[in-house]
Amino acid sequence: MTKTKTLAARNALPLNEILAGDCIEVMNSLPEGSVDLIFADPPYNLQLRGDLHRPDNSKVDAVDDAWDQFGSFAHYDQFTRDWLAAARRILKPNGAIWVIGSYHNVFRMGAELQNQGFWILNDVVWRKSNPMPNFRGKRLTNAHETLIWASKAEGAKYTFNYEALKSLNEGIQMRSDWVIPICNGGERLKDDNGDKAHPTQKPEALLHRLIVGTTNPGDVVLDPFFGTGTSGAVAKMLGRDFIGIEREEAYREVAKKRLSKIRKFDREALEVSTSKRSEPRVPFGQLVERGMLRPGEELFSMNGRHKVKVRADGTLIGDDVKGSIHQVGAHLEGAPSCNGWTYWTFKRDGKQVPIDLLRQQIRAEMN
Amino acid sequence: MTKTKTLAARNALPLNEILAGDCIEVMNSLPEGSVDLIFADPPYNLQLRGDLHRPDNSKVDAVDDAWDQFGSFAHYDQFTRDWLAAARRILKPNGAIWVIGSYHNVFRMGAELQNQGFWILNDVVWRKSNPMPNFRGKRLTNAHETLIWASKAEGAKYTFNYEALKSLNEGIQMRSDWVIPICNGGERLKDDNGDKAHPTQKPEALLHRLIVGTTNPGDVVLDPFFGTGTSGAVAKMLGRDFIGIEREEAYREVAKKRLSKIRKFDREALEVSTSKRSEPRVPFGQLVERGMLRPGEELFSMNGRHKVKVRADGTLIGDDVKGSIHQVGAHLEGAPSCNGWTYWTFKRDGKQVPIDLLRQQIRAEMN
DNA sequence: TTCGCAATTGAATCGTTTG
DNA sequence: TCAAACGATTCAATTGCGA
Repeated sequence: MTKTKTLAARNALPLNEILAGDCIEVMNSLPEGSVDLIFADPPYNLQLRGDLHRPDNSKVDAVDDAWDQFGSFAHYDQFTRDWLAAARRILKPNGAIWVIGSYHNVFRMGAELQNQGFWILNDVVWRKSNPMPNFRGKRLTNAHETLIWASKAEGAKYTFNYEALKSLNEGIQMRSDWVIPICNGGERLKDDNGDKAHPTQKPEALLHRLIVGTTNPGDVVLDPFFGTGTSGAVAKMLGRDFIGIEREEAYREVAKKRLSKIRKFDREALEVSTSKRSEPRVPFGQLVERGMLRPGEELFSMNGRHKVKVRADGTLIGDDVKGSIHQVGAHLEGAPSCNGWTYWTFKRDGKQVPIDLLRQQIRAEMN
Repeated sequence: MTKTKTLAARNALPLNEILAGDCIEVMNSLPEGSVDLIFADPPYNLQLRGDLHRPDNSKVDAVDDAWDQFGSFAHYDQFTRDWLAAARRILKPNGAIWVIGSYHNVFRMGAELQNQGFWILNDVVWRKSNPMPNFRGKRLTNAHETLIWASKAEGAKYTFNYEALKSLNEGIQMRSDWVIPICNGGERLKDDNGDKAHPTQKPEALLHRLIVGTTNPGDVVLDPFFGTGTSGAVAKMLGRDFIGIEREEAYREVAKKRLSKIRKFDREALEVSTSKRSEPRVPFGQLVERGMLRPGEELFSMNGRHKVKVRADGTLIGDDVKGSIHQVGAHLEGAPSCNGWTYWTFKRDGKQVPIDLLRQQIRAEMN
């Protein structure tokens, strides 16, 4: 594609607007090869069954909107094929796409990206620092979502601001797992009733990292499932142009109002999430999983008065007590609490070694 | 499936052996519905077309004139379909499967799992604490791999040792992102030249968590891509039976040697924390029958707001309601459900005592 | 005004046994 | 087979209220 053609296409683009309508139709009306980056957060097809209550009997506000309902995997696949094809057409040859999803839909999206010739560059895990727990204790806490970053084709050039991401990460190469809190507090948009304006608003910090890392100032970022416009808001702050497409009028209104308040380089709120760092918590169970202590191995209290055995799940078992290193220590000492890390020792080469030494080893590895 | 049939199937299984051959053929030779857990770490190099073939050794009819991306995916998909179908057949109705992969193949595996009727329970991110950096600085450091945990079908039961995993995580619900170092150091198996024996040996810590969390002692764990036998080694340590399938003789030899050195942990160490759900049910009426509570005695809600009387048949009666401890609690709180055991208290020596204490007494006597 | 505790909430495929 | 009854289960963060 020639430079002239690219510029012509860009001039025909409705920049920094929210377009109403079905994203496939709207994208098909835009000029081919005209967009630098597409960020897409499509419906996840959650397939929820009944209601879910928290242990305190309060009801979980589920994502049960009509836009997330699909009759079958076949229907969802057709939908995915169609919007991805439309997205690919309007992407510049050196453009790229980000999609986000959960295990309900992300495997189908990823496979279809590959089928259509997109070239996956990374999958990125958004690790939520404060996810919703699994209330019934039937599965693991769903603590992450997956993003896929892909170029338009194998061998295509793509924008990657390596140094910018490295500085965002305190001088260390940015990894494929990003720890970012979910969107709540003041950032979470509310409607007139004080309820959340959109059930799945994404945090600006996520978009910030992704736009800084994979676009340049002046680039065009298109979002076919605009919602409340997080991608547009962050693009605007960072001096990129945006195009939003959204079917629901209520969401468009919220996004419009939000965007009117955004100023370029107005991003104080974003700096917070990257700075804080504390000593990582190391569960005792990790020492067992990693083979530093064997299930069945004996631990001895620092004062030499007590002996217990380690179990495969990282609990201890003594003559009349079982539980965590802290619980068992407290029980044996008749104390209200006990720091198991400084209380227990194990034997190596005839010597008593505090288990805290093993925790320090793990922490050293983590840095 | 009847108990007898299950036992018969188990007896026909070659337990704790490494079977030579193509995993699809070997799996098809095993009895249907006989395995508790499958762990699969399949090859994902989409370019290695020669690695893939059908059970009957016929060549898949791919678009194979020139090297062609879609042809390669079609080929890989056929391979995935075949081995997953074979795996599904030998899985017990209440069995489960774990697969692991990277962005090259995991989306195709996940989609095919869903297509075959497996029901995804969680996707899990193995977050590597010491990944290989991206030397060229062209992408993000690939710092994780993805696992998928799925039951055989929607609604099927599956084994999940919630409390054990919670213990491993020092009392906090286990999340879907697991931070575990890559396999190196003494754990990494070397060949006679001192080179690594297998390119993608998985850490035992990963398998430890997964086997403790989703199987019980005595379960059968099958691995169709056994490699150097990490799954078998950890299964053996943890008192599970394993079945390994591996095509390459060199890997089988390494695994065999490795497994011969593994010893099972003490039985006591293999017992893990269990939830209340696994304890025997005690009807509330027993407390009355045994004279622990007298008919006519008053119970008070934990929050102190409600008072009811115990009747001789083990039901409660309040001002405008009667029924079981659970029904009355739920009604008085206007809640969808209520655990009466933790909701009601009685008075002894002027103190409020939870009725659950009496249940614990009865359960203690039962042991 | 500030501190502390209680209440609220978030993309969720979130039971099992008995009769 | 199906309905009814039993009864197990939450983490981090923010907001709001009362002292």
